[in-house]
Amino acid sequence: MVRICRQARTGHWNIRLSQADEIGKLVFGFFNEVGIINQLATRQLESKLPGGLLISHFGVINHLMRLGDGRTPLQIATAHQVPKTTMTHTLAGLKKAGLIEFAPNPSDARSKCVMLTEAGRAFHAQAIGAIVPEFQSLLSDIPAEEFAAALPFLQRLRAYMDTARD
Amino acid sequence: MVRICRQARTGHWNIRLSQADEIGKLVFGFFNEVGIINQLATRQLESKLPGGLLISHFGVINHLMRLGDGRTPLQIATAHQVPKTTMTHTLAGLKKAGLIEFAPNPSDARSKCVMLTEAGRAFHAQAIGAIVPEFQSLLSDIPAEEFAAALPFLQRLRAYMDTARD
DNA sequence: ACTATTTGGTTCGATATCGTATTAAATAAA
DNA sequence: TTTATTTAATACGATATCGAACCAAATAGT
Repeated sequence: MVRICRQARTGHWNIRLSQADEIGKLVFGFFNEVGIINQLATRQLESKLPGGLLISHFGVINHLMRLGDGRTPLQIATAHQVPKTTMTHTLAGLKKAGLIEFAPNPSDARSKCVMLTEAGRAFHAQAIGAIVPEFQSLLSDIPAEEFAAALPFLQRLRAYMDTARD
Repeated sequence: MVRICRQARTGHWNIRLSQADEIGKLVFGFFNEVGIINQLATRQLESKLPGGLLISHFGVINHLMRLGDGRTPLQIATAHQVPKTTMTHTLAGLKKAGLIEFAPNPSDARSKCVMLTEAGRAFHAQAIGAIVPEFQSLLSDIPAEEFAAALPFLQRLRAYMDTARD
């Protein structure tokens, strides 16, 4: 697909413009699809979340359920690739909703540990319960194998982009 | 991967819970990667955009460049899967930045046609010029073929999710 | 023709996101 | 030890997103 060709007159090696254009369209189209799928999935999920909470909230709760609570705000922020100031705000919302509590961080007085409350765990169960039927309906039309096949590339791409940002 | 099994006692066909759980994790992981890739790509692109404009702005300009201007706000909003009220706001920003103009819609007095200005086209060229090097660096680590291989599934998934939302 | 409903767009208010600047604790340097 | 730098978190302000309510034009129903 990537064709390098040599300009006869100058002797320089270049990507032919039309080819580069094609590739640009390809990568661009890829990220475009990713963006729209994300948009659609976000809306779909958010419409099922109890109590008018948003993906940002669910994301944090889900993170704490999967990896265990007691993490610091900064850890959660970097895991979700959002600025820490955004996480401060999201956590404030979760606290107000009674889904998390803060505990002092024994190893650093500046920091905190984010703890799930019982209501937080219940919220997670409820949200998962609401989402599972959506997944089942999705999987009845698009087989799980295809998701499994697509996943490794996304993981690799994510890992690359993650390290490449400076 | 999807294993349907029959309960000997009742005779009912069911997805075994552990399997369903695995599948949930799979689909969930998929959308999670999509979300983070989108996040990273957005940040990356946004940091390169001239004039402090955002993806939402670039998205509209790019849309008009690709498909031709003269589209209505609502058409653009649905194409981008955002509420029309969001598009009103985005278009106001673009107008204030001098990148678009509004023309009356000859076939509907309530509506408008969104037209690109010269500055709008220049902005697009400049943005593309800033993005292309990013793509090239990306493609030097992840070959274009892999993007090409991943794209069809994403397109199919998007199309499905698009029609399935009600 | 006349009313009812739908549709394109904006306004408004509530909340989210994020960059900049700030505070306080931790760590490094002297 | 004292000072300088880094680091965790927050405060604040500017802008984005989005739902509800609204208006006016278009279309449907009668």
